[in-house]
Amino acid sequence: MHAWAGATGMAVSIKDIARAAGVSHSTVSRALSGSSLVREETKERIQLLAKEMGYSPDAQARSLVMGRTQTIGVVVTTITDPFIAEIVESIENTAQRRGYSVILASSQSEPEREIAAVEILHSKRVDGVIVASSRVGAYYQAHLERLRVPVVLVNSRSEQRGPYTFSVSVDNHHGGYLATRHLVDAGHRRIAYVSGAPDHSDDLARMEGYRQALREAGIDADPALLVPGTGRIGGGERALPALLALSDRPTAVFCYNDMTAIGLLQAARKKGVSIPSDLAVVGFDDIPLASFVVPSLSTVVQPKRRLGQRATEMVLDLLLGSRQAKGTLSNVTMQGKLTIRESSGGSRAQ
Amino acid sequence: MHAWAGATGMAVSIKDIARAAGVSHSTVSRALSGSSLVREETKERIQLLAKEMGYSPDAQARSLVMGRTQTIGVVVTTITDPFIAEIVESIENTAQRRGYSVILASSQSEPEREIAAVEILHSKRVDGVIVASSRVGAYYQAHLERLRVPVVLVNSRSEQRGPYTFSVSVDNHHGGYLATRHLVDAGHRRIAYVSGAPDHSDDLARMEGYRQALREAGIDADPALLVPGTGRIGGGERALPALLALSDRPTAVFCYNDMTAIGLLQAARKKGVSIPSDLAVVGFDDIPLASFVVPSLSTVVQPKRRLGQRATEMVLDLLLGSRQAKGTLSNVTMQGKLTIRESSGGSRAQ
DNA sequence: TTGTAGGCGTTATCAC
DNA sequence: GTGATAACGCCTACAA
Repeated sequence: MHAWAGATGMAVSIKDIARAAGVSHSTVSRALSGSSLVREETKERIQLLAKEMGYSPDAQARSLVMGRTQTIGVVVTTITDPFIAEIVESIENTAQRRGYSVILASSQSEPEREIAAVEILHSKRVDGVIVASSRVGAYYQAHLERLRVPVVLVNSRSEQRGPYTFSVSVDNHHGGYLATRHLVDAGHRRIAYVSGAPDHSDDLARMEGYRQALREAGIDADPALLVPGTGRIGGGERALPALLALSDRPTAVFCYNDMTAIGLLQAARKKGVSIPSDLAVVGFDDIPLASFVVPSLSTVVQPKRRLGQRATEMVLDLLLGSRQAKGTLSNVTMQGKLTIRESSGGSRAQ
Repeated sequence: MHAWAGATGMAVSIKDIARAAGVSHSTVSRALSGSSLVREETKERIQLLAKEMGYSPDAQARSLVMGRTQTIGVVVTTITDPFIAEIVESIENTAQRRGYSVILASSQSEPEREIAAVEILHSKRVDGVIVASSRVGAYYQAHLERLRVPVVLVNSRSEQRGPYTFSVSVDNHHGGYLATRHLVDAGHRRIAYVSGAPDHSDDLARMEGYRQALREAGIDADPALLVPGTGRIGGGERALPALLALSDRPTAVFCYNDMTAIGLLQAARKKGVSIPSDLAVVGFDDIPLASFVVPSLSTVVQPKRRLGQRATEMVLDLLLGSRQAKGTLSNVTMQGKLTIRESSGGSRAQ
């Protein structure tokens, strides 16, 4: 059986050092924080002693008096989603760089766990919260606001934006436009859209971008070319037969996201539909899988790292009351860019 | 400009409730912790009041007196690795279930960041630490031990195991055996092994399993069939030509991990080498990519969720001084299992 | 059953 | 320059 020191247990404290150095604990505190109100000599002596004794300041105690924990909470549906993982990585990196730690909570999209997570983060007195969850319900949102700390949503849609909630997300409209425009430029006229989860604002925005690209090219939007998906692989798999069943088949398809596109690719392989010659495919997100799949997937790249970084900076700026962070910047949107790979390679207009 | 409450700032405290209820703060404390030393009536009154006032206990303050933070630190190289992501997800889940929070720190494998992370976790007074990093250097390890809290390594090799360090990992030897045995059973006699990073103990164990399977089948291990890799995709890409250059070509290959195997698959596609008919391929890990790649990859499945869960339970058991956790259980190893997909499909012995 | 007092490890405000 | 002393929010003897 080991004798763990215990979290706050037997660690050496400022008082221990004071005793060893023959000074008061306040002098030690000052010396360790580099205050100029301590004689240079004693300061050095104390600092050396602290190192020797293996002193590590107790962040709990410090937070208690300082009123800040130097910690931000990150709530995600699942860290298993490579898309979210990259955002979280980026959040953790920039937080770390600015001296903040990250408490991670995954909700699995279960409402009880969402609010439980918020409860915990509240108790831990995080200085701010970043939420990466596709949809943020009103109840969830209300709980977040009650924290009274800055909350930033990343690529999430809140059903009801409140005064304490900010967000950063990709420009879905622009992304949808880019993808479709690319297909138009390649000579396609019959371009389908496979949507994501129903009544999702991201989905609507991407579709709106798709529509605009068609409009600019003078192509009539045929409602028959809009087929429903789920945002997951199965949705793409089921979308293919739906497309093939159309009397006037499309020659290209833009999918709500990469998983949808990959599902479609798999179905195509089984049915013997050749990509891109029979059907050009473009996705959205640029998950790692996109470049490994065969044929590799053209897609709209989300600036995941920048999304995470920006969200973190936003929380910290809000925290420190920076001028920038006020009012107007409540919703930042970033541009994605198109990456052309094999699934839409080659031009139609030879 | 918003007026954030601040982490520990303006929150309602036990004293506020006491004042509102006309009792002392200790009574409130007792009532809220469900103590039986409070009259049922006042207890209920206080609990109601607390809810109304939006009270949330300050975990910092509580930790300070209790000596435990109900928090564990998780250090990873990168959360971007899907393998690690799944382990972390599992850690977070089981920790959450047992009332613990998770502080996440990613080190990017940079030594300074590794020790910086440990420093932070120490300051935050985490109750335990889980490390998921391929190799744990002696210096890093020394820092970990200094925490004097339970440390559990997941699928990591420590250069120098100390009294405060425990580990849970997959049975690499068994996995290597399973993979190779499968190829042997399919009729292969010339089976190559593409290794991972040099002098990595996991690698050696997997290769040892490979050797045993060959031995049992009465096949001489030809050193020419051992080709070096890197554990990453490039290593697999470079391994293929090396295999093809051999005078007596192998008909099957077992790769240190999936990324290596996938690199090999990609190279094969470019060279026109047909998988599995020209060369059967088996990987290790079962990363998500493995089932999406074409042809899909046969592999040894690591029980990622169980690894994470077990590691967490180990930390918590050690913390609570459970009998199980003592001495002998310092290194738990779990069995993986083989999943056969297309890359090794079909039998050679018809 | 309830209140009072002390302390957890810091920082901060006074005096000296 | 330095040392008492008082917070921060909570728990827990010890008293009443």
